[in-house]
Amino acid sequence: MQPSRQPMTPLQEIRHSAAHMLGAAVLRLFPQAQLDIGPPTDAGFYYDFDLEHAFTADDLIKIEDEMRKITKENQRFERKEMSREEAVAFIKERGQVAYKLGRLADIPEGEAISFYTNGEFSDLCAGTHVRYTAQVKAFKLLSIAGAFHRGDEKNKQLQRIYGTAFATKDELEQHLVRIEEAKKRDHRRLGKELKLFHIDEQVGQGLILWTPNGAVIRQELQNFIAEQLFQTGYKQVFTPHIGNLDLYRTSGHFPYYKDAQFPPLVEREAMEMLSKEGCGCGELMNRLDSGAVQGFLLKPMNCPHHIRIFASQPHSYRDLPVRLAEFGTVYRWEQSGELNGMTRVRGFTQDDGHLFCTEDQVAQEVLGCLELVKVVLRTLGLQDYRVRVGLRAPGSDKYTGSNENWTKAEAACRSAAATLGVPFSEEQGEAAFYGPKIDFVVRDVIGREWQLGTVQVDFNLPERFELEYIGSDNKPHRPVMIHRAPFGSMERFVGILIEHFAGDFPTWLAPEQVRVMTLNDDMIPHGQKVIEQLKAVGIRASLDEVSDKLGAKIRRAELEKIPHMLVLGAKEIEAGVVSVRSRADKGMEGNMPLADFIAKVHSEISERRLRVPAPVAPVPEKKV
RNA sequence: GCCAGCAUAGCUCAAUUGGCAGAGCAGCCGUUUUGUAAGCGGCAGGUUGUCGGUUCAACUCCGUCUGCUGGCUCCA
Repeated sequence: MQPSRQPMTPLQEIRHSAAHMLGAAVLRLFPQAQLDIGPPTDAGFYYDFDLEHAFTADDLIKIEDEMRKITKENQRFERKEMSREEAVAFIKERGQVAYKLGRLADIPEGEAISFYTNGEFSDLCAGTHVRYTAQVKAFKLLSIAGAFHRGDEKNKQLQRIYGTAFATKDELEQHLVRIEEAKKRDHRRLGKELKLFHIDEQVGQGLILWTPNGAVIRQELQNFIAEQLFQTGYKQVFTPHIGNLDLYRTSGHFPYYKDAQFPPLVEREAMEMLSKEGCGCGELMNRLDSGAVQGFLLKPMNCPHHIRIFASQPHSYRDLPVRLAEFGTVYRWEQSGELNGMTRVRGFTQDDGHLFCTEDQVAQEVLGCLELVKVVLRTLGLQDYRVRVGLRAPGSDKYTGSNENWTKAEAACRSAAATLGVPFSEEQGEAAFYGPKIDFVVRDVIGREWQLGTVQVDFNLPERFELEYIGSDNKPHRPVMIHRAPFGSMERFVGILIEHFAGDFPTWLAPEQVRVMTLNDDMIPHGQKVIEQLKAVGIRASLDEVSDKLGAKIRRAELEKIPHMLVLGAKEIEAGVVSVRSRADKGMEGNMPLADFIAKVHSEISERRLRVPAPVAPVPEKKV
């Protein structure tokens, strides 16, 4: 039987075969290991094992050596089909009952049951594989990780060994170089080197401190969005960081979103009363749940606040759509192991917006939102993305609202996505608790995917909050809400941007845009005048006043990835020009009057021009 | 939260089998006045993440907590 899935590509066959060879090597060294599964992945392969002994880095080397032997042994991969009964007997005979019997039971009746054998190793497997183990020669084991059986945290945690494999050693080598390059672009590393942000143990896990350089980038991005909002009819609002628990009972965040939130803040008087009663924590939680005790919540989303702004005034159909926007900071309780630099944090600011419109306006408004996301991604050169329509998971109880509303909202998302001109996939279980979403999933340099921009259609919150507008028939009607955030969150977006640009930001985003340096200290006053002129037109510039050689000043500016450098020496001052050295834009270089340089940089900034991101080059080694 | 690993000066890293904790860069002081990626010299910088244990002796061995890394689970 060919599996009903996609047939494997030659590369997948190599990786899948490497996984089997990994399984075989582990069994040779650790015969008591219980095998789970070993599939190929986008970037390599893995195999999951259940074993008392915890694998070490040394084990990885030994296992890899054993795999090389298997390559040399040039074993043939042979497929054998058998009946379910035979398969059960075969698995028992091989002593692999812990997981393989369960995996066997997953194969539906009527579908072929097959084993693949190479050398002494046999594995329940639909296939397919390469013919001989000698074809798998360019591989490397990379890491050991824990992984829950069947991906369910209630199950036992197995040990997963990750590896990668390619058709040729060259390709493998290139892949390993790419991994190294990716590490150099890591936003956590660059964030430290370029002083963009700081995470402080004393402040708390997952809480970003935007240092001055990073703050400039964020501010520029926010200015950019604010311009777009002004053009597209949004009104800016501000709301506080907390809200009454009742607000979230109405919205459904409490309890639907409870696990993702910081625990409630309980009023002081209520706390005192409860402690007098000797009420324990469990009882406190019960009373919070029931509403018997009042409190506040650190807001996990901005929508309830915006809804109350909308509800604070009567609306005519003539007012719609009402578009409210805010850079709203929200707080979510992420498990400690999920935190990661700026891309996964516990407090973050969404470039949030909520549209209140009539049902007839939904399609057009969603389109406008999608257009905004596209403008944002295009302006920043983030072109490697896919679109995902997130739907309900069937049979789940983590959603609020009627079936009818969900069906309408899902249809709206689907048809809007279809007009995008970009391929999109529909994925069940990816919806928000109040409605389906259209997500823009951007792929970063290492191939990891990040959900950034999002647009969500919501019939449910207007109902829960009993929102209305007066229609042309002079009767109350229920508006529809659209939630949208083109960046998603400022933290995650900037984190991705740091890696995308390798810290080498386009001039409009660069914390420092121009570094001025003089040949010797006598010329510093002249340099200061140049700085004044640059600042007068809003260009972020500084003067390197250290008594160093020019080479040292240039090196400093290069390491700080400053887009443009101006060198001032006797010749330049004499001729009334500046000597320009630019990181990416060679067209800018040469000697020119300061006014010309200013005009050029000014247009580069105001057009938000992208520069070709420079490849991450190693810093030249110091000559000894 | 779970599995595994890691934690030495502001940063990047050293320190033989347990035996006085060291270097480069950054910083400060001095010197140098410099032409497109590092001029030279000096000084200072540490209860080796935390708390506890083993030992004559702990950066080193054991345990604890905190944080980080790679994954799993979960998500903007």
